[in-house]
Amino acid sequence: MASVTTVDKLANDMAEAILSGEFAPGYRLDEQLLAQRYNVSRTPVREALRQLATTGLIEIRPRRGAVVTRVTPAQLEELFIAMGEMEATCARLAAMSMLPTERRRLQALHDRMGSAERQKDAKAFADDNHLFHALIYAGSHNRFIEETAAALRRRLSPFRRAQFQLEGRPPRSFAEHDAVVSAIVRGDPAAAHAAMLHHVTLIEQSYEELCSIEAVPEE
Amino acid sequence: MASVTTVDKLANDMAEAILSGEFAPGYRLDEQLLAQRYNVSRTPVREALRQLATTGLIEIRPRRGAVVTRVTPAQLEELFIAMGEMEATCARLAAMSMLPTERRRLQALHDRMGSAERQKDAKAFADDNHLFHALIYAGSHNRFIEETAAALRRRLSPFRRAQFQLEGRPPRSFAEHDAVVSAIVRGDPAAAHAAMLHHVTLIEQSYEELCSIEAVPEE
DNA sequence: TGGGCACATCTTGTATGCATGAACACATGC
DNA sequence: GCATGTGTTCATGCATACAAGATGTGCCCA
Repeated sequence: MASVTTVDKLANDMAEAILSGEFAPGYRLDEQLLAQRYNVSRTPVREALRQLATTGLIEIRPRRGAVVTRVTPAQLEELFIAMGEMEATCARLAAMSMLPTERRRLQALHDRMGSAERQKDAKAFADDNHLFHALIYAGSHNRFIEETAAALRRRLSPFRRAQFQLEGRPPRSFAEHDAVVSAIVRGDPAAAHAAMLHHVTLIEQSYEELCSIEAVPEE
Repeated sequence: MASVTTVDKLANDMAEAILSGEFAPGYRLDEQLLAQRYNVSRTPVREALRQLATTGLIEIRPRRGAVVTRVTPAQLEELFIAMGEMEATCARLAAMSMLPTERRRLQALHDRMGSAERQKDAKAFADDNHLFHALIYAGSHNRFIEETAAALRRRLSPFRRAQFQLEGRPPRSFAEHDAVVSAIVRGDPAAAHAAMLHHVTLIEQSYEELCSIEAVPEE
C-alpha cells in the first residue's frame, strides 16, 4: 500500500467518481457497497465520507446515509458567480503582487495559447487554459484564496467540461485573456479585476447557452 | 443524547476548544485522551478529527497523529488579506443585489451602532458589529461566498478578540462603516468594495499594532 | 378495501480488538 | 564522545462486532 493512507485514497477516488459523474447527484452512497467496491472495511469509508461532506460534495443526513449533493440550477449559478469573484480577486491581487518572473511566465503562456488557438489545437488550448488560471491563482500570493479558487474550479469542472466544444469559444477566450494579461502585466489591479470578471461571466453564459442547446436535443 | 450525532457535537466542541485557545496551536490531539475526555470511543473522535482537518483547524499527519494547526505570522497575514477580499466582495455584491428591505435594515443597524458608539457601549457595539458584517455577507445573496467569509471570520476571531480594546477603535470603525453603508445603500459596487477593503485593512493594522504592544510587555 | 400498527430487516452509529509503523531509548561500534 | 543500529513501546490505522434508529412490509381491524 502506498505511503498515503487508505482514507485519503478513498476520498480522492470517490471525489473523482462524483466529479466524473459516475456517482450522479442524488446517488445514495451505501457504506457497505463502497467498502466492497474498494475492498476495505466500513471504517475508512465512513471517514472519507465525512471528509467529502465537509467539502460539500456529499451530504450526510444522520442515520439516513450519505448522498451526492444535488446542485440546483440556482445554486449552480451562485457557484459560478462565486468562482468569478474569486478569480477576479486573484487577478486583482496578482496585478498587485506578482513578481516580474511570474508576469513574464504568464505572458509567455498567453502567447503560446495564441499559437494553439490559431492552429485550432483545442487540446493544447484547454490544457494551457487550466494552467493559465492556475498561474493567476498562484499569483495572488495567498494560499487561502488560491486553494479556495482552485477547489471551486474543480467543483465546477463537470459543468465546464463541454464548454470548449462551443463553436468559436477559444478565440473569444483568448481575446478576453488578453485584457486580463495586459492588466496584470502592467500592474493595474482594478482593470485586472474587471477583465477577469468579464471573462468568467462570459464563460458562465456560454455554459447556459450549452444547456439550452442540450435542453432541446430534437428538431 | 440529542438528535445530533456524537461526531457533530465532538467536532463543534473541539473546534470551540481550539478557537478559544484551550487547545493551543501545536497541541497534540491524542485520540484516546479525547475519547476519555468526552466519554466516547475513539471512532467518533477520529471522524470528528477528519472533519476538523478538512476545515484547516487541525492537521493530521498519517501515523503521527493530529495537532492543532500552527499559524505562522505570514499565514495569518494571508488569512487577514483573504478575509478583507472576501468581505469586500460581499460588499460589492451586496451593493448590487441587496433588496430594499435589506438596505434599510443595514442602515438601521448602522444607525444603532452610532448610538452605541456615542454612549461608549462597547459590548453593544461589538455585538452589532458582528451582526453588521453578517448582514453584508447575507446581502451578497451567494451562499458559498457568505459561508466562506463567515468561516474565515470565525477562524480569525481569536486574533480579533482583543481588537476593540484598542483605544479609539470603535469611533474609527463607525466612520469606516459609514462609507461602506452609504455605498451599499446607494448601490455603488466599486465604492462599496473599496470602502470595505479599506475598513478591513485598517482592522488588520490595528491587530498588528496590538501585537507589537503585547510583544514588549516589559519596560 | 383502505388505513394504521407492529414487526422484521437493513443500514448507520459506536465500541472494541488487532496489526502496523513511528518514535524513543539504549547499547554498541568507531 | 558521537553516531548508528536495534529493540521496545505505544499511538494510529483498519477491521470486526454490537447497538439502535429508520424504513418497508404485511397483517389486522374498521
